[in-house]
Amino acid sequence: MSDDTRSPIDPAATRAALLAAGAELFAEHGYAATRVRDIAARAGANLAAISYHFGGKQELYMAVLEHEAARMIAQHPLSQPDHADDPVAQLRDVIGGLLGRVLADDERGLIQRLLLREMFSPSKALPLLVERVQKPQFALVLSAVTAVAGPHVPPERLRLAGLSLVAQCLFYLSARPVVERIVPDVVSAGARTRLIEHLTDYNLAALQALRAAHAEPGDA
Amino acid sequence: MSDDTRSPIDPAATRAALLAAGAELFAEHGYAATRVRDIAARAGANLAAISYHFGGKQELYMAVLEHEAARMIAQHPLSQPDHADDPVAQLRDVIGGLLGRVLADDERGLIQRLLLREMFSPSKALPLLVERVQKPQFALVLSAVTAVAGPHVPPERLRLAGLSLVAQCLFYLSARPVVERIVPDVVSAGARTRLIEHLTDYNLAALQALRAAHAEPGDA
DNA sequence: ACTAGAATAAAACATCTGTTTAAAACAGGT
DNA sequence: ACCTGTTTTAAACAGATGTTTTATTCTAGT
Repeated sequence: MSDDTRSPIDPAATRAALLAAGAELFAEHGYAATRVRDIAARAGANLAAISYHFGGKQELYMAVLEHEAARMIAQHPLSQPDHADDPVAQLRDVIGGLLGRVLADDERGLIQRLLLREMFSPSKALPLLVERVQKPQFALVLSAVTAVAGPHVPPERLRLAGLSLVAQCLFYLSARPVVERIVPDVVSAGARTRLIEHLTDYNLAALQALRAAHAEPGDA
Repeated sequence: MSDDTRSPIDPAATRAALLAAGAELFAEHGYAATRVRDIAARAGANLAAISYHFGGKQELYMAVLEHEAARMIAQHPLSQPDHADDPVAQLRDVIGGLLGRVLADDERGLIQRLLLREMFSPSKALPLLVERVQKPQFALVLSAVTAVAGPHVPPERLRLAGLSLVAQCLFYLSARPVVERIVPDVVSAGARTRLIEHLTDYNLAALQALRAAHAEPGDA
């Protein structure tokens, strides 16, 4: 992984390698269980490079979070989809996108894993992450939910529905080892499609019921 | 917390105090970030007591997991509810029970927190916890889901629906700090009822739709 | 080519942390 | 009262870990 063969002296490259290695190890083991020696080793850098470039482990961790958040924003702009006319497709896209990010084994899942760890053991970086990553993500979810459930549902219910939707997607990130033990063959690559299908159907039905329950008298 | 004033020598009491203190600290900070000195201090015991009574930090951790799992099983038998005739009430009870355990600030939430940490950073204790805690819990959820959705829905769909339900309840455990930042006043004590209501309505609708989609030709 | 500053490498350092040791305090049996 | 095994205590230990230091290597400017 990362750059292992940086022949000439290139400060930017070591910095980047440290950020990448740190992201992977912090995401995998958490902050406390990650050793700076392992980060340096994986980055192909010297132990002192962490203190030199970032100041220390804590600062590297913060830099990793900021960097991963920024990269995710850059690579996945979370722009409003073009399905303004097809709420169902919009919902499916949101679910697929969320689940894709969450279940991705590559670097896309990194920020999600880091975020989940932050959720559970919040550091002072949590506010930043929420503001930069979670709020925009949730806004997108909320817009899809609103598109399906209709504008007559109270905002409070829409928010709760959005949380329910996010919960189901994120669940497979944190609970994957357990899910695999309880219900085999749900998160496997082959079952991915069925999972998205289920989540879409399940929440579509719930949202349509919500729409029906709050329909204006003169609605279709 | 725990026993702080154990005047005479009472091995069982120190053992219990260490288990209690360990449960709280492991649940709050995770295994790696918890120091045995802190556990001993909170338990009002000597540092060496951990090695003496359990063998070491790792063994104490395992003992904590086993103890908390056993206690939860003892205190919340998860017996089949008596609402065999009222599927909706059964669903509401399951949700309320799950959410109550998850959002409880007292010791009831301990095992859930420990479990969630295990989910995310599995140790060799995970299989035991899944077998003793998660599988029975999920069986109960599944029975409620089946009661509502009807027997004609394929088992695969029922399992996925059960996972969706569990996901929504557990979500508020791991994501609480974030949820509070994104959507204020959702997990507060006052909003607890509305949350249960939403989860019941939302999933009831989804499950009834599932039932309708798989209804036998001659069904009502 | 030389110098100055930046970056890297290896070692040393100080601290933290889980564990162990050895002695003391205690309880129960004789 | 004395002995024996158990439990508690304080201290010491050994290893790990984040950080710092010191020297070396590299790059760029002159």
